[in-house]
Amino acid sequence: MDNSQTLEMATTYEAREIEKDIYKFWEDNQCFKADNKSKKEPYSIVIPPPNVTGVLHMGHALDGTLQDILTRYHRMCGYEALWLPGCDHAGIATQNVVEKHLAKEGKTRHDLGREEFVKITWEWANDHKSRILGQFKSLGASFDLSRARFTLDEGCSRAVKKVFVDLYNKGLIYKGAYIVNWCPRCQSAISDIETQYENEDGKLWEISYPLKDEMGAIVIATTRPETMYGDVAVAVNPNDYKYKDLIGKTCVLPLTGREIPIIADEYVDKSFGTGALKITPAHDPNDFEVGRRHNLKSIKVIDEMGKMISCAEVHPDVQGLDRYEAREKTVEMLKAHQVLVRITEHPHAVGKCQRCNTTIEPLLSEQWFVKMEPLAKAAIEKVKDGSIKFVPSRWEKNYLMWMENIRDWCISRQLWWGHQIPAYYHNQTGEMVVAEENPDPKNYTQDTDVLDTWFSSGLWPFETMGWPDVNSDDFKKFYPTTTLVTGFDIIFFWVARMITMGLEFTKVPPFSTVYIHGLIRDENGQKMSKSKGNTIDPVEIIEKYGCDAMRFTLTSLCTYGGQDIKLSNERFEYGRNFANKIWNASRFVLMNLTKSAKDLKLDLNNLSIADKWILNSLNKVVKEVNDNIKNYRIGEVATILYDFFWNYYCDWYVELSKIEKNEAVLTYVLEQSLKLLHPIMPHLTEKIWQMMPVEKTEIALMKTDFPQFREDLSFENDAQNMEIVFEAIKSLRNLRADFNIPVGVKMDIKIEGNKELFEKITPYIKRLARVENVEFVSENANSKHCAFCTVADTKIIVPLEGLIDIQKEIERQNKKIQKLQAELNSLNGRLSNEKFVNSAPKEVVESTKQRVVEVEGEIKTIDDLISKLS
RNA sequence: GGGCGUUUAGCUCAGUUGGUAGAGCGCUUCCCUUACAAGGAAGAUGUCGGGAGUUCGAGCCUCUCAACGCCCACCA
Repeated sequence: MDNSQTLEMATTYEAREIEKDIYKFWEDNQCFKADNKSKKEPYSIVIPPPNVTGVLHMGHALDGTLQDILTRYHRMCGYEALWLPGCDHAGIATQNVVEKHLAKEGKTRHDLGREEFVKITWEWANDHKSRILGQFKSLGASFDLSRARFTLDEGCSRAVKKVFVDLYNKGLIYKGAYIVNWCPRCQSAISDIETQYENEDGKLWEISYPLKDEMGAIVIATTRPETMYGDVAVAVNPNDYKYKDLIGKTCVLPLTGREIPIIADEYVDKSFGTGALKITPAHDPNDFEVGRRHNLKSIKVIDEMGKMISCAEVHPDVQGLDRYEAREKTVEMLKAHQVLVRITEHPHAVGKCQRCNTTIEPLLSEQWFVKMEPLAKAAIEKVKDGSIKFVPSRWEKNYLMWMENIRDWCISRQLWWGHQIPAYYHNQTGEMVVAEENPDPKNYTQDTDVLDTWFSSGLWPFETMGWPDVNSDDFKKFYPTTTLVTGFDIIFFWVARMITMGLEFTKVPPFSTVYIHGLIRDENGQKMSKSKGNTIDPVEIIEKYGCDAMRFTLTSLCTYGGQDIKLSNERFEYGRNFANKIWNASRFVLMNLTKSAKDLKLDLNNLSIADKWILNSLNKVVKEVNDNIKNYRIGEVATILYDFFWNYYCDWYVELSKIEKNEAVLTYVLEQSLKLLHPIMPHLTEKIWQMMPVEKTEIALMKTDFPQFREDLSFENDAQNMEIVFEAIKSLRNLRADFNIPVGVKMDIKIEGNKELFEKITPYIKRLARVENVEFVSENANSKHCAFCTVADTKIIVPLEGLIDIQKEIERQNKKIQKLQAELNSLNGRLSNEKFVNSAPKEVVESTKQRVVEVEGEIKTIDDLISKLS
């Protein structure tokens, strides 16, 4: 890197200019490459693979930043750190995108045929793979691209086949006809968790089904009258006296005249609707169950397109109609036949397809399922026994509740894009073989369905490490992974499946910690989405504010509880301003250094109290930062570093260095700060470090050691004395502001009290509070026309002959006394309470007493001075 | 119907074993003091959602009420 520009640093931090070449520098020097032969302890993270056709959004930016912080931190702490990147083939999502594209040309996937469509989608995926990972690179992501994987690549496909076949052979995968959530638009089954329920203003239609061979009728209630053609019974509760006599009788379906029995089943709720329920096993999961219990057949009346089937059971006038048109038409006909008893408004939850928001049609269909209950056992156990820890822990409960009520997972999808199910059917006999390879391609045809995307994502932590080759170097070195970082929205979809599959196939948890962060929302707390137009584009933010600024802002907003983050553009000013501050402080230091790297060694025998104070503060910060990262309090880390760098280093130490500077300390603290900040703000810190004249044993800051607490840099006593300096300075500045004394006017002060200490610290006070002369005076010095402040046990007297308003100064001091008095009252209140003295910890009682003495002293000092003033 | 979360300064939010409250932005006053106006100095603002309880002491623990949000659940 070019060091010649040190003295030409711009006065404002131009993020784009500064950040642009750094990533390439790291890549060129293989800084992100993880070595599976290393002796170092491993630390590994697998990325939650973004959808291959997706675009980087703020959620990725947050998730990626956190993973990068953890990776960079552990790398600097001496671990062999691997952050493994990759993409998800995202079955439905990607297929939808490509089909939409085709639709623009007026084509459907069927026009192309499966083979051609898959080929096109592969091209599409390959084009986009580099785009999304490239966008992650613009975040500064220190992942190892040489290990980038794709859920549909050869290795993953091998893993998927093996897992499928194994589970099948163990009896944990089965095929059968069940009610599934069918998306008529995607033309596929989807799983229960891909179905999202939305409240809609529906209607409840009450329809009279006449009894056969006698007068009377039974009135049922339904929200979907079009399904009545598929009714095979009417069910009532066996304890419902209203219908007692009807059980076992037969009623007649209006419009079509088909006869169906009236049965009794506990499932029916007497109090809902009319208490009589029509049973349509082919189009309702509960009815399906009732049907099974009573050995009823199923009549499918709606097809996979969401249209009414042309069959004997469906009224000819609605055959071929869309399900909603059929609903209207059916209602119309029922009205005409005078069997529509009542229509009431009925808001209810309707299932929607997660991907396209189309209303789900529950449909009887032949699908593949994973039997989850046996698999869930270990997954529950390993979380309960702490082998897998959620941070924050409350998500554990959420996970366990879901796992303990797990239902079988429908894994087949009627799509073309994905892992084709490794089941083969004999062309003549139809005999089915489940195997990793087609036993005889001439005579066997592969199942046309593909697997749910989450099936392969569920194997992600080990399929990317070489599994099923358990002897591969990566698998041995980096599996199981250490931390998984993700949002709570995919705990069920992804985290739960990875744990389940990981335990089943590798016998160990795929990671030990699941770090769950909040979701990014807009400034009104709404989910960001392109359709709402409320998204904030990370790429634009990076352009405008800089990558490190964005990372810093996002990090600072990550609270320990993992609250959702409300974002607006302006919030990134926080990070930008901080980046600018770091830049300028560094600029100052670099401009003022006269010594060369060799001479910038810390000499602990040659330190002023200011040096000791900053080193002591830094040391404390180092400890806090390490502790907080280890405990996933990453937002806290940002706050601590911001506070230290700005309010300690810049506001005081750098200012003090203008009077008297210790270049070694100035440089040391800056370098350490850069290291501490590096995981959060990698570009800026790397750039500055490259320009610093410090001895470098590594090519990059990112490869150096992370700061650790040093016993020899603790200087608590000197640090406290320095705090007194700051207090004195603040008091004098305060006084200046209160009396409108211009900064240009130098003050003379008199000091009464601890002479030794104040002689030591006077030079600092003189400079930073713009004091000309300091005179030490004895007790009871004349203080007419003086303003004053008190610091510790010492009075600072400022003679302001003719300048001050005595009355105003008295008021000012009285205000201080009021504050002190309030505190004193509270302290005394506690101390006079016997119970407090007896039951509170000794230290607390002791420090309370001590504080009383201090406060009393201060009040007395001020009182004395007031009495002299008046 | 269950479960979870939130309610603290005008706004957005911190606040880890309970010891009378903090940040950023905004606001007021002053300052372009040669690192930084994306800056510096000083300042104002809070019965910590309501109520009750435990405790010497509660923003923090318990109970309860209220508002908002999220997740799960088969009410046709």
